[in-house]
Amino acid sequence: MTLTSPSTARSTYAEIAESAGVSKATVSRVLNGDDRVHPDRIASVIEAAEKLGYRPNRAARALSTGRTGLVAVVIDDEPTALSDPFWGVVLAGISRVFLANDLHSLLMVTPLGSPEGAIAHYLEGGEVDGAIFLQVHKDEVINKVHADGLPVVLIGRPIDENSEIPFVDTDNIGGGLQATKYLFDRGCSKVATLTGDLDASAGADRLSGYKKAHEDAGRELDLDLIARANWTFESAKIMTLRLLAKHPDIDGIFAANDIMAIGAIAAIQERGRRVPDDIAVVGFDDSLLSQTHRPGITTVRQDIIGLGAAAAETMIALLQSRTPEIEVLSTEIMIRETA
Amino acid sequence: MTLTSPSTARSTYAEIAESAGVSKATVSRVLNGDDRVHPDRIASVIEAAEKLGYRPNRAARALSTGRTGLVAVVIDDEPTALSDPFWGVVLAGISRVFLANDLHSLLMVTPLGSPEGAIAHYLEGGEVDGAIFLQVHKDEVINKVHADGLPVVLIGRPIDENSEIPFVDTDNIGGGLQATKYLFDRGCSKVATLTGDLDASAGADRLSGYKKAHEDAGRELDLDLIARANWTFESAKIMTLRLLAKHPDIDGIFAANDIMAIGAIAAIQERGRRVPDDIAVVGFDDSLLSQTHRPGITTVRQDIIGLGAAAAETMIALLQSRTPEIEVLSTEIMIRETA
DNA sequence: ACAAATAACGAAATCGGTTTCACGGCTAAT
DNA sequence: ATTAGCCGTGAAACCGATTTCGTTATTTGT
Repeated sequence: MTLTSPSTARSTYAEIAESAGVSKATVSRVLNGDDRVHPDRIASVIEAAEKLGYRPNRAARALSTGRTGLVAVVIDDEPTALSDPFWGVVLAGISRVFLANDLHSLLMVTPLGSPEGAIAHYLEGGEVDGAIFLQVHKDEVINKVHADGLPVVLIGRPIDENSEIPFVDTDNIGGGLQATKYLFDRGCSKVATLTGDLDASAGADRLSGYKKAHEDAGRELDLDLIARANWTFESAKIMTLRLLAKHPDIDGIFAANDIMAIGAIAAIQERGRRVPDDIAVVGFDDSLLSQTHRPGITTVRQDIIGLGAAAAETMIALLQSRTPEIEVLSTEIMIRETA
Repeated sequence: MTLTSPSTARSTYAEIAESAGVSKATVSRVLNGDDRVHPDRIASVIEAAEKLGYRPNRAARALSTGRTGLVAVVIDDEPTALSDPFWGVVLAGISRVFLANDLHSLLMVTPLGSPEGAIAHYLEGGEVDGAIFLQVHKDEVINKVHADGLPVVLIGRPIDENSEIPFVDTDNIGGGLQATKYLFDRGCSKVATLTGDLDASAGADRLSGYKKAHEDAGRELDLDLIARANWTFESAKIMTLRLLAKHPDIDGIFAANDIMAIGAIAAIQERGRRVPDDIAVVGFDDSLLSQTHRPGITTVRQDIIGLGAAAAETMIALLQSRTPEIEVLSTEIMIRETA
């Protein structure tokens, strides 16, 4: 199997050294910002480098330093995960920050189920300097990688409370609080919630926010108003129908994502009730759905680009041996028509 | 700035060579499948390599061969592009194929507007073996990279008809044909269409399919039924209201994507007409929206994972100096409730 | 004014593979 | 029985940047 390679001419340290009349060592010092070089030489080296249009050879540097400048971005390869527009935006956030820091993101879409397949490639392979994990349920893989000393950052709070792995996350508790409080402020007296998967921290946290809003407002929490759904339209619709049957006086619903909000609305309308007049509905995500749906869905917006950027920043901190701060990004409520 | 690196111990050719009692050169030959080595030695080298848990060092190989094993996947960094779930799935398709071929995708989300910024990084940098472009409008950048000899693959047919750059695409013409023909077969006598941006090949092609369906059916094409929208909910809704005002007898609409189908439905319902009883609507994309929307949207499904995979295969062909076949993937109609 | 410390810089080794080249041992051709 | 040719193999050069180590030149300290 013969492979072609691009034909672009590249210049090297050797050429710069010759052109500037110094040694390769000095070129390296100048180009890496080592200040123990005479100013005159610094100038001539930089001039020579620019004249020759020098571009560093990543492979050579990687071989020499042991660092590749690459960070793996790992997404669990399951059909549902990939079609979520969320990840694309996260990737953009990561990519922007990395590009500005001379790092690159190696995208790995891989089934995390099998510990061997995925891990072998980057950890034992040592092909990357670190790894950012998206869409996490399989802790084993991540813990193994982390234990092996590879810098790891998670997007989304890990379920395991005493995990030491740094992460970035949206303030889902704050978001749930915001949504529920908004419904209270709007005059709702009986607010139910449709939860997501409670094994995912996002699901659990949004519910915590809902609970906290009751606490803050001094309202009693009725566990019967907490309907466990699983992020999907169907589950939300079914649970809402059930809620309405048992509690006809519900006048507000906080759904833990926009799709479920739409499911809830479908159920409400099916029962001949009006949104928001009879029952107000708040979603979560500020997705395209929430914007295009009629009526427009009032929802909690999270800064997804910022989430990716924060993950990248955290990774950079790790690579520089700084202890990163755990970043939790705040949310914003987008008021549309359903509440 | 001090950087840490993973601590994992790695074995090298030198160690394998010593363990197997041969030279590094022979190790290289065996591990690269050069058959001019005595079978006995092949066996002992392989055994030694396995015993030592050998993993190749990508940087060293890249330095030596000039090939990095990395392919850039470039997405134009504009807010709308990123939130389209389409790209995430394409990326998955690419990633799967690459992973199986010992290649990696370097994700670059970057504004293609400025020719300098993005290009400098991979072409002049020579950091990648090739580039796959998504979401293309800026041909200049791509042409420059291509002209410089870097293998390039496009996802989506380039607007420039006589471009020589290999691409993969969904059969948008076929899809438009399929959708329109389905409406005809269903008994619609007056079918309008909402186009996307006609400067994008997907928009133009889906319209061509609509036209071709008329031709095939021997029906006269009424240009007045072609409403130029721009992929968005709002534009579709406005254009549909206009269509309905001028042509109250329209009984079918082919929207070039699902969001516009939803916009059309909103307009139709606002005018007190029913879907699909009065007017049938077909969308395009089989997006999550089309599945969760009520009524469920009949739509044209494209094989997005397959599109990514095809792009990856095409890139691999280029890297091996084979002339790739232009791949155009067929579509499938998903029948739901709106038609 | 002289030993000791410091600054500036180059030669050479190094990272881990790949590849060229030369050499000894055989086989085939003359 | 020579000569030419092919095999299998290892020594060494090479890819391009980094880094150690040592040398010379210049300060600093007393």
